[in-house]
Amino acid sequence: MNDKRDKGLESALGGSRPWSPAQREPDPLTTGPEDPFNCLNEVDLFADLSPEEMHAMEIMAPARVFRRGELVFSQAQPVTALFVLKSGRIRIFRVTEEGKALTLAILERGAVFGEMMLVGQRMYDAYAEAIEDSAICQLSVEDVERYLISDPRIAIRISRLMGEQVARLEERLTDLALRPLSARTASILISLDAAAPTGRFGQGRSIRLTHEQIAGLLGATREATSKALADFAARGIIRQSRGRITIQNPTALRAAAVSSGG
Amino acid sequence: MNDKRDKGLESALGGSRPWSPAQREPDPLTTGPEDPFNCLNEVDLFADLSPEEMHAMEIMAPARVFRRGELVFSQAQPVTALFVLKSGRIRIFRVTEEGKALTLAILERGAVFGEMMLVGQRMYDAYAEAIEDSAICQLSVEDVERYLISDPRIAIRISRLMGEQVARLEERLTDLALRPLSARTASILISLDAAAPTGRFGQGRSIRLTHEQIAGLLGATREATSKALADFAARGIIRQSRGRITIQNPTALRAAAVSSGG
DNA sequence: GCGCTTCTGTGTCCGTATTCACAGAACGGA
DNA sequence: TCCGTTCTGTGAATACGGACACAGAAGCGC
Repeated sequence: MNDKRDKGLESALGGSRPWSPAQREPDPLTTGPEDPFNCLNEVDLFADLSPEEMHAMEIMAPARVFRRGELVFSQAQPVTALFVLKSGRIRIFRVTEEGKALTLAILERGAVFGEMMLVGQRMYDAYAEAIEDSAICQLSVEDVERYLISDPRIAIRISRLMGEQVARLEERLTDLALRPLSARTASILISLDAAAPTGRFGQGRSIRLTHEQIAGLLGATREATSKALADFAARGIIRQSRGRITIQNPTALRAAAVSSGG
Repeated sequence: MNDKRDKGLESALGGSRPWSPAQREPDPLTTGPEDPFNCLNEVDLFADLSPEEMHAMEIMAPARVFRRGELVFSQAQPVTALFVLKSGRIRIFRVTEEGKALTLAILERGAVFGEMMLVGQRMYDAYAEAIEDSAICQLSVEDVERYLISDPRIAIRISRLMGEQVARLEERLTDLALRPLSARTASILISLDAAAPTGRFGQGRSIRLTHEQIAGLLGATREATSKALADFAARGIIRQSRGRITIQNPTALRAAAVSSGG
C-alpha cells in the first residue's frame, strides 16, 4: 500500500524526476542578508507590525533554499512550521491513492503557506513542491503560537486570509462542478493573469506556466487543456510560447469564461 | 439578462415552486421564548461567552421563521447579518448564469452562516434556502462588529471555523476533480452520516435527504446519483426509503469511497 | 380511498473529457 | 552543432456522466 502511494506521488510529480541536473542561472537565491525582501516585509499577514517587531520576527525565521522539484513538505515530512515564500514559486497539491493530483495553488513570492496550522488544522494529504528554485523562511510552531496567534492585529489578518481562501475555493468548486473545461480554462487564465507578478515594468504581463501546470489547477488532463488553449490561441484571444501565455483579448476571454458555448 | 438569471434561479430551486401549500406539521417553530435552544447556546462560536454575555447577545438577536422553500438571502437580498440556525435546515447554494446550482452546505440546527461577512468577504452569488421550516436568529452587522470581531475569544473561534471550512472545501475540490461519482457518493454519505443529528437516542442514525439534494452536494445529476445509490443499496451497503438513507455496512462504504472500481 | 405531488428507478442517446499513442517543436547542455 | 528532455499538438477509441423521457412508488391532503 505504501508502494502504491509512493508510485502515485512520483507520477503526480510529473513522472521521472530530474533531481539531478545542476542549476544554470546565476542563482540569485544565496544573496546576502541585505536582500531587500527580508522574508517578512511585503507579507500582508505582518503588515501591522512595527519595524522593530518585524525585525524580531525575522531573526526567528531561518531561510532555506529548495531546489526546483524538491518537496517543501509532504506527508512524510508534515507541516511543523509556517512558511513564507521569499523567492521562487511553490505548488501546493494533493494526491489521491491512485496517484492523481490536483494543484490547490501556485504561490508567488511573498505568499504565506502552511497557514492551516495557524487555525488548528492539519494539512491533510497536502504536498508543497518548489517548481522553481525557491527561498523559504520558516517560523516554528512555537514562535507562531507565541507571537502571532496571540496578537489580535495578526489574528484578524489570519481571519481575513482564511476568508479569502474560502471564497476562492467556493468559486473553484462551483466552476469545476458546473462549467465546461473551456470556460474554466478562460477563468483561470484571467485570475492567473491578475495574480501574475507584474512583469518588469508596465505591462508585458504573462502567465509563466506550462499546460500541464494549468491542467493541474483545472483538474483536467494536459491534453484537454492544451486543446482549449490552442483554441483560444487560434481565435487570437491568447498568445502562447513555450511555458508562457499572454492574454491578447481580455474581453473575449471574459466572454469565453461565462458562455458555455465555445 | 435578468430574465435569464431569474429563470436560472427558479430551476435551481427545483422547478415549479410550491410556495403555496400551507404547512401540515404542528409547527414547533412558534414555541415561546422559553425554548430550550435560545439561539446562541449550543453554538460553538459563542462557547466562550459567560451566561450574562450570552443573554445580552440573545436580546440583540431577533428570530425569524422561514417557511420551507423560502430564501433567507440571495443576491436580491444580500447578506447583512450573521445568521444562527435555531431549528430546521438550510441549504446554501450557488447558481451559475445557466441556472445550474451547486449546494455548498446543508446546515442543521446550531449552525452559523453568513460568516463570510465576519472576515470582510461578500457572499458572492450565494443563496440560502430553507429546506424545512426554520427559525433563524440574525445578528446585525453592527452588533457583530461591536461584540464579536473585537472579542479575541471569538476571533480565535472564527479563525478555527474558517480553517475547518477551508479543509472541507479542499477535500471536496479534490474529490470532485479526481474521483468518480460512485466514490464521491460513498464519501458524502459517510460525512453526512457523521454530521447527521444523532437520531433520537442511540443509533437509528439516518440521512434525511432526497437524491436530488445529495446530487446538489455532489455536483452531479439526480439520475446519476440515484444510480450510484441504487447500486449501493443492491449491494446491501445502504438501505433507502423515501428521503432517507441508512448506512448498513460502513466498512464497505468506506471501501467504496476510495476504490474507483465499483 | 382518491388524487396530486414529490421522489425514485431505468433506459437510451449523446457529448465532453480521459486514455493512449505518437510526432514535431523548443530549449538546454555538452 | 548535436542530443536529450520537456513541452505542445493532435488523433482515435473509450468511458463516464449528462440530458431527456417516462413509469412506478410513496406520501400527504382531502
